[in-house]
Amino acid sequence: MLIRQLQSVDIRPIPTAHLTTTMSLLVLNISELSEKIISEMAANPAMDIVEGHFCPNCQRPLLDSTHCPICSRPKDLDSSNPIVFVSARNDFHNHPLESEDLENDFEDYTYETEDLPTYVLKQISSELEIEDRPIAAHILTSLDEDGLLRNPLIEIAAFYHVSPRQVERVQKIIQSADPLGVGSSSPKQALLVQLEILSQTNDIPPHTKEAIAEGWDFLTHQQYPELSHLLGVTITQAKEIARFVGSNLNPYPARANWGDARQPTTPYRGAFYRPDVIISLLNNDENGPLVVEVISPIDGKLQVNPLFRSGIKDADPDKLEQWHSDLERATLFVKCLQQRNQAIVRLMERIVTIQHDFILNGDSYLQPLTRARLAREIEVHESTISRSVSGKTALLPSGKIIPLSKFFDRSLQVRTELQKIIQEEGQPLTDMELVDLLMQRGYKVARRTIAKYRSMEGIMPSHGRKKLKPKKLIYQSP
DNA sequence: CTATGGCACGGATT
DNA sequence: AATCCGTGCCATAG
Repeated sequence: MLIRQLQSVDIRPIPTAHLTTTMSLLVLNISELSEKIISEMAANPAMDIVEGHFCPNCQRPLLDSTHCPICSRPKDLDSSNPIVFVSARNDFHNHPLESEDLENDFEDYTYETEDLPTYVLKQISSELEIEDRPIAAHILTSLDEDGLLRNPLIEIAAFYHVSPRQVERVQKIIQSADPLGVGSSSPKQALLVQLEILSQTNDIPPHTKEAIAEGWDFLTHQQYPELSHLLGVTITQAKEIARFVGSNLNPYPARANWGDARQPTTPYRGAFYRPDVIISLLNNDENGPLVVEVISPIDGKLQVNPLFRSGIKDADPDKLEQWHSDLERATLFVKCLQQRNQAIVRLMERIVTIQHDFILNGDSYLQPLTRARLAREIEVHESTISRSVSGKTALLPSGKIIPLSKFFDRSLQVRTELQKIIQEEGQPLTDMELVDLLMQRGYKVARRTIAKYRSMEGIMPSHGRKKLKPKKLIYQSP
């Protein structure tokens, strides 16, 4: 229902790429594919969805016939063989996996499983006047991947022929919704909103608001002397403010629960909040096999409508040509979809086997892996891998949603090692010293690179780290 | 003078 | 062919 609403006012045009080969479906992530299928269904009468059914045993929704891949698994569990299959589980928080513990966890990140706009809209819908709804929907669908609104309010106001004042009011309502500060026009504004709310229940360092509002540049550049001067407080106090902001506020609301603060340079591709694949542990058993579900955007199996196919011989001669092309198109589309799913399944089988430890134990266990190597191993073209990976996300057993590209991150190991060293450092270490320490641990990196990694991880330079608790700072220099 | 960040180059990856 | 990433050089902040 709400999704409908959003779609009806979404101003972002759906890219009208022509369906030529299977590749054009492979690049799409789950949200995009979902839209694609909907529009294809609407345009082509030969398309048909047969309802999936549920496994009588575990209630898992199934696409392909009778046998649930989990229930029908061999009794002797082999943890090195993941179970990979296409699943229709769109609303998987309603179908918690095997254990009850997991169910609780699911509560926490339910909102990650639907797209951000929908999640926010649900919260605020009761506060909205009817006439505000299109505006709210417009704002929410225009958010960038950080959860910020880059379009000027004026434009939106002009678009709907309302006063900027009114748009602003809607924005305020949105900002107070759960990823606090979502829909703000800038990181700065997001912080101010969060601060405002936080100050109602917590003590905050004095002058924090002024620091953000007026000393923004100083704050983001860690120019504490200047900041302290501006606010008329001591340098220590200025640092305290920075620390407070860094560890309690989040300039990019949408990144709240992401596995990684950085966003790969993927253009906005719809919702990042719905994973394309879900990786979980069977029965939550750490030694059990991994269950990998490649999510299908529809809860049924797409097919060519058999009635249409058989009815074609009785077709009105005028329309025969049209019917034929519909039929052909539908057949192609179904085939493409199958190939897409199959490609991702094969890819995931391999990835999950290689990165098993990473999935269970975290960043430092990531194996070096390139798309090229994977392409050789499963004997597909490199570009197939690229397309399958790009713009897609996976939900890990830990509850984090990561981009699939993280499985191919070349420097993640070093960066986590770096983090560890800095966490445990007594005195702040300079980049040069860090180079040596990493060298001892078998990582060869240049001094300059350390600096890059630090800023990626949001770690301050050595002088900025003095005696401050090494908490992850979120903002980066602009 | 030392540590760090910016710019840009070249090789690797996609 | 386009993009990403590590690195060297140099300016500048501390």
